[in-house]
Amino acid sequence: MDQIVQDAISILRKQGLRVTEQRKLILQALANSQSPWSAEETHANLPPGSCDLVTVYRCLDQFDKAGVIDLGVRENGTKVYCLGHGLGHHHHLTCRDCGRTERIDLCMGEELEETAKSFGFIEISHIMEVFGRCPSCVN
Amino acid sequence: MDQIVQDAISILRKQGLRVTEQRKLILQALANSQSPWSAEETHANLPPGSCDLVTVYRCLDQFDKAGVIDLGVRENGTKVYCLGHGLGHHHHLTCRDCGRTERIDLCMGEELEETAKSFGFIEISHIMEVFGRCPSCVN
DNA sequence: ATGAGTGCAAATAGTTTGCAAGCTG
DNA sequence: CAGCTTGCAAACTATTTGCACTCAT
Repeated sequence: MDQIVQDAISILRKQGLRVTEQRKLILQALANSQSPWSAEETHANLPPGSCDLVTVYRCLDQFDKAGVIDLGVRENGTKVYCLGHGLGHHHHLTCRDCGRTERIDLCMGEELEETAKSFGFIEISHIMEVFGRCPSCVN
Repeated sequence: MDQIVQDAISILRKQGLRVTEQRKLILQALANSQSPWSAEETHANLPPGSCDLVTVYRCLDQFDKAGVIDLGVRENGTKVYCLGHGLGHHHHLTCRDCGRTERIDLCMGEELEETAKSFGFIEISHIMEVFGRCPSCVN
């Protein structure tokens, strides 16, 4: 099991959430992924029959609330999640055609937080996704 | 009819798209809005019986592709659209609880474009949405 | 007049909810 | 052993598609 999965698990425990076989599998699947995955994609990458799709939805939602995974959205509105790759907060560049993704380290989180606070808002979060057509799909 | 709607209409014409009564109404509704609207919300703000919801979906999609409106996404994945308020590209800060929105002028579009191009990607677009809880909802 | 655009009905995709049974702490 | 968690079925929401008819150009 990856270190990052271990870390995620202890955070869950600290928050009083229970650690089940399914949750470990889901976290490990995300840890193996090269790109953010939707609930369906995560489910497809779990050992067959090991966990119901509904459970994946519920767990991803809780993991997000617990702060152990990051939430993103595709251009079509599908929610996607990723375990920080052990590299903290970041964003992705996704190919519209083939779905290939690249990490992007640009982020204006701090400026956003400041601006939002100047409006009196609290509990700030943000979603940023970049889309384009990758070299292999340009043909 | 607002100037910004007139402008949008001529862009549509230039692209060979047809200008129908429904399209004018949809554009005017968005021009009146203070915040980005989903297809359902846009439809709800049209004169009763003037346009089918399906048509709203189709038009918003085309307007986005034609570049006359901007696409955003809510935290739950719902797509929202806005007519630039005559002020060009910008983003929004949305209250999770009451839906209130504020304009945010921060944007790193150019840096994103550059980074994406360095990966060989073209036709870059991005979605950025900021969420929080507004002062009135903090109680 | 011709093909883009529309309305209506029906299909989809993604996600959420209810409830009884199972497992973790 | 209490109650968080899961699985299964069913409901839901947002969005898309098929098709015949209408209207802008």
